[in-house]
Amino acid sequence: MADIIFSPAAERAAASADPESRAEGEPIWDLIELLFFAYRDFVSDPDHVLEKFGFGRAHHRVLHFVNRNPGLKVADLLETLRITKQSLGRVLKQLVDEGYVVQKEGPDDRRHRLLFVTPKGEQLAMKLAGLQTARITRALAGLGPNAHEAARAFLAAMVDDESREGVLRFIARADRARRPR
Amino acid sequence: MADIIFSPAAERAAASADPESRAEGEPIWDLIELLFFAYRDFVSDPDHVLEKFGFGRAHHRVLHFVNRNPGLKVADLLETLRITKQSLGRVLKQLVDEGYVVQKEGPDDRRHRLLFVTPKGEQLAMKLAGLQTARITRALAGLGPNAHEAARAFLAAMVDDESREGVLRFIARADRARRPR
DNA sequence: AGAAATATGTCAACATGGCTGACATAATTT
DNA sequence: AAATTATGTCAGCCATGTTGACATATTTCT
Repeated sequence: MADIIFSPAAERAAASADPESRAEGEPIWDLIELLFFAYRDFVSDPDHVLEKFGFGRAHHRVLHFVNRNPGLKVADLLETLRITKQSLGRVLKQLVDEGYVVQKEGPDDRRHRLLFVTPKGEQLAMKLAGLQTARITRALAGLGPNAHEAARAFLAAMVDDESREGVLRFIARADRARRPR
Repeated sequence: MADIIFSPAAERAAASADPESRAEGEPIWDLIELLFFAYRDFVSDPDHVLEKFGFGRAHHRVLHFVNRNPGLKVADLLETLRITKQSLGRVLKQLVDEGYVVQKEGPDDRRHRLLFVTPKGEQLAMKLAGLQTARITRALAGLGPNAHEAARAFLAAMVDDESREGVLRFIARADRARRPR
């Protein structure tokens, strides 16, 4: 890094664009901060829509995972979201009362309450997913052909080792569950 | 993707790994969900440490950006975090009272309160950044040689168009600010 | 010089969404 | 019959976001 730099663009690039330039033990500032900024904007699109419905992020997460995995058990949802049943109960009750989610008795074990979105619930869930998809599509459009795979590989690798397997299984299982609608 | 698949791993991959298999208008479920799970785990490492100090995520964010950009003005920090001055005030006051951050009068404009981390503050900020860096390093280690650049490009593209320029400038500027220590 | 604008801080009140602890009910398993 | 499991609910606490109003010091504008 003893190069003499002339253009502002080159200076900017040199400051952070080359990961090899990072000193041993120096934090990876660019990805740490980009994760913060990217996530901040990623969740902001749904937030604006949810506000009009009187819902918050917590409702979005519940609606999303129920939509993606129809028949999900309450216990599984709790584990996925890593929140307590009291926290879930608060938002789930609202979603049920307002007709976005229904609960059915489990066919094998009648203690289970299987969760399903109503048509109204699916509509909202898909609208929110559409907003996030639009952002992702815009992002990928400006990148190379392998950008989707690269992003998926990076994000999957960022998940806890103990959770990764389950997360990937969840995604794959949900794809199968939703496909034949 | 008409291949006949035998192994469970390949089957799993086929369920969601090929973006070309996504129907037109179908949400990009994998990245939507991986962003959720990756971010959830990404912030959990610092959370555990912060708890011992009686701090939360809000303190972390403030400490992080002050550490990264010594002499930051309060107004700039507010814009970066996109929170109100009242929300910032609450956590900033604690960080100042407990000796992690100091405020100095601006040399040119004495209304400004320039923010700096103390040695104690820097130590904590670097510890937290180290945890996040360890996770990122582990993630990148299992991927190809361009994984860092690919991740950066994707995350930067996910940021709002209006914010992206500023975010990248912030990262580059902060790198310069911290380099000659 | 005086007025207006700016940067920051602070008080009070409220909303969201986490948490713990305690307890209730119904169904299943032992 | 007893123990365990799945779920729900009440009450209260905490962290962190919000709005609105107002105070102070400083700078800028006229």
